Amino acid sequence: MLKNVAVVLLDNVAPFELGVLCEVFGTDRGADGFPVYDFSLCSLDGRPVRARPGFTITPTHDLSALDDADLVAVPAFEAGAPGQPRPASDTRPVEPITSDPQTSRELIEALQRAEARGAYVISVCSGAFVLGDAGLLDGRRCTTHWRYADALAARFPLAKVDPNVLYVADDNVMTSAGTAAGIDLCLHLVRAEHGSAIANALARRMVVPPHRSGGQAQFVEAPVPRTATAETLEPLLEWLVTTLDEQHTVDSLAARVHMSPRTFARRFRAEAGATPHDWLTGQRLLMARQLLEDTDLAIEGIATRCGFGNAATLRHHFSKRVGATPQAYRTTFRCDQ
DNA sequence: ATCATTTACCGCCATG
DNA sequence: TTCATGGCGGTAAATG
Repeated sequence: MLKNVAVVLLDNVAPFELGVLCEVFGTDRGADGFPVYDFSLCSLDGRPVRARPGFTITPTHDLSALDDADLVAVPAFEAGAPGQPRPASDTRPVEPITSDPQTSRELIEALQRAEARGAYVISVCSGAFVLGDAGLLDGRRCTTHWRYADALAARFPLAKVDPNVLYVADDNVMTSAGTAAGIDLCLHLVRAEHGSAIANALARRMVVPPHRSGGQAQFVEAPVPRTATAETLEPLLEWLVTTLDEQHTVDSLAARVHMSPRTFARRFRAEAGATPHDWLTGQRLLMARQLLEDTDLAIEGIATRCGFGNAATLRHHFSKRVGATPQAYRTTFRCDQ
């Protein structure tokens, strides 16, 4: 059970990324039925650190708090002197800093202990470099902000860096892309720990989209109208989520929007960030999770309602993407009213 | 778990 | 020339 959350604070911490962690895990919404966490902000020695824009943050703990944590989160730390914005004319590659003396031996060992005992260890943006310094990315799939992806791969050759996803969950080690993708990762975690209902409610509270899957591209190219009759697939997507129980094929969808299947598939990927079938499966699984939590429908019935031909197909995709069987998921998250 | 069949995906390339 | 299009075929994945 996720209860104790510790955030690592180093100098030059990026406030937005830190803020995401504070918002999700450090805000007490217990009065509204949300989970409440023991939340600690941990600097190396317990003394204040300077945030990237130059202001000072007073931590609540030192590194020793990491040893009690179920979740250790590392926000981003950016290069440059605090309070010195990077001039637009500076086109040199961005260098995240996380190496000595910031990433101390004590921090590295604390992260390793956390990972070893099965605690979640997550990073936002360039926080991935700290995880890398601790050796936690070796042999693992991971990601970071697209600007740092090359640098991360170069610095940690054993890490399998995927530069084009929002976040990656590899066992208990999770990494996310730039800034806002940290929200998606946190919601993913909340969803895994507490279920869809709470994750969706939290997303609503934070006024962000309830679910962006980790595999979604960091870039979703905006459809720039080149002709006067510019089309967007948005209406199609809206219609699709209301007809998930029906059978949809690339051909039928292409016909619906008057495109060739090839062009449709290409446009879909560019706009939605996933292939048509992948996207559909993702939406169907979201619906399945909801039904598993909210109803007592048999798995077979849920499969039918969500557009999976049969229960076997639902189980197949559910296990693969959610990491649990539908039945186990229901047992964990079905509200006992 | 395994298999045969269908479907989806994507690189390639010709077309307008 | 550049660009979106869309047909083709090999391969991967989904389906039942």
